[in-house]
Amino acid sequence: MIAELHKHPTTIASRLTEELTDAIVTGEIAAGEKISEPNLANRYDVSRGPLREAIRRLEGRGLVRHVPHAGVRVVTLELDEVVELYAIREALEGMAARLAADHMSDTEIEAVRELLDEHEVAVQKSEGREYFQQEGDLDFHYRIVMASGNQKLIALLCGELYHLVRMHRYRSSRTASRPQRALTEHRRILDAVAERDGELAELLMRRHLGGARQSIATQLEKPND
Amino acid sequence: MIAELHKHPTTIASRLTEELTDAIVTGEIAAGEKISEPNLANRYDVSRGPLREAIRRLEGRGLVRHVPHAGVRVVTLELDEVVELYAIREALEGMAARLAADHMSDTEIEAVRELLDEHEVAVQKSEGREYFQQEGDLDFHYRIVMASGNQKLIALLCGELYHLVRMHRYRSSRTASRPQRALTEHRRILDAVAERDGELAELLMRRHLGGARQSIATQLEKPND
DNA sequence: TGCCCCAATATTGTCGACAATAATACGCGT
DNA sequence: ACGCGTATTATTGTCGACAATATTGGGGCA
Repeated sequence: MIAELHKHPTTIASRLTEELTDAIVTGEIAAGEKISEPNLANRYDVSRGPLREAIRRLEGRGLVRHVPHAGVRVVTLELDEVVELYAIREALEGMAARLAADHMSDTEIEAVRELLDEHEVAVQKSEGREYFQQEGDLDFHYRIVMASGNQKLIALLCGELYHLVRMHRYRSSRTASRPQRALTEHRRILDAVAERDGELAELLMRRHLGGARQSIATQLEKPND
Repeated sequence: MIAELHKHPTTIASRLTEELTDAIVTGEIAAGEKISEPNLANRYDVSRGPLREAIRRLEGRGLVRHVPHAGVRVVTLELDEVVELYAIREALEGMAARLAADHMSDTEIEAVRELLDEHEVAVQKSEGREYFQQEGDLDFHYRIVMASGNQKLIALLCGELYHLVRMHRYRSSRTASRPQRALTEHRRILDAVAERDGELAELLMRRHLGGARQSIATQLEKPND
């Protein structure tokens, strides 16, 4: 009764895609690790056929790298790559924030405002230690992107890049992330959206992500051991 | 002796991925068409195994849409989706132009300048009818993106989104595309890059793509028959 | 002793057949 | 004659076995 409460009779390959995605994102399958098909096959108790198809999809999500006749390796996601990723987020989510200011409904804005309130109590509960990064629907950035109305943009940010972002979050959960400040910035962005000021929303979002990017870039300088 | 001059012994699935990508982009496999596995299997004279893997990759490139137990269909790429796509290009390639201004070497700049000269003669040869859209390395936008230095950005624009852009080009080869003007704008952008003025390069690139987007959006209003 | 070549092994790539699900067509009842 | 349920058919999903390629270990030669 763990899974399969969904009505649609899903396929093994689809299920595997999600399971493997999660396993990689959470580090259950270590970064840089070589994926052995026979190994994973009986680890997840499936045949190699569906497994290979799932891997091809992971390839499309940028979570693994494939070289013919040599196998696939989980991506490393070095810090400089994360910096690149955040630079892209800056451009794309900035755009999303601008669009959201036009498309987001009042009720949705209110819903996100309540979401941020919940985040507030979570932060205070953990005594400002970390902005407990919720995922998917519970993530502020996720909601903003979803409200942009641009389907291609949504697919890009929520489909592919998001997994890499999650992957980085899991690894550096304690470092950086000044939670109280991030929360404040989220509120400012939402305010701009509520005022239908797309330009400001974009500016604030870019600054928000730009700060995070620089914070990561700083870590990149100094060795962390 | 047609192919396989490359040293790396490529796999059937990889070859199929490229062949199918091209077939879809050029319209050889019509948009919206349902893909039958047995059909394609003996059409390309391969087994269903590699074919399915190739399809999964096409799925990742956003060229086909898959629903479990119902098969895959080639994407339709309606005009409003193209508009969305160009909005994304605006953000991403604008960023690429800005980065290229910092990273592009002088020799590479000169090479692109010569490329634009070749484009010029091609345009004049066709009497300004169309900017004969070259692909890959011969495409101006491609070169700018490649010079950005951001690997993730390159993968995104040259790997996935580019195929959709090509797909749209093939379908509307005659419409829009004021070639002389586009060429001039390309030159201006390159000039800004040569002067290491990233801000201006970004601005010009965004304006360049924004114009194209609005041109497409205009077509979207009026029925084209 | 060190290097290179070759054989043994393991892994990836490919294939054909079987099972499960969805679409289709036929026949029955009203 | 029309609608619905059922049987048929075709397509997708899955599996296990075989072939091809890369890796690893050992042995021979300089």
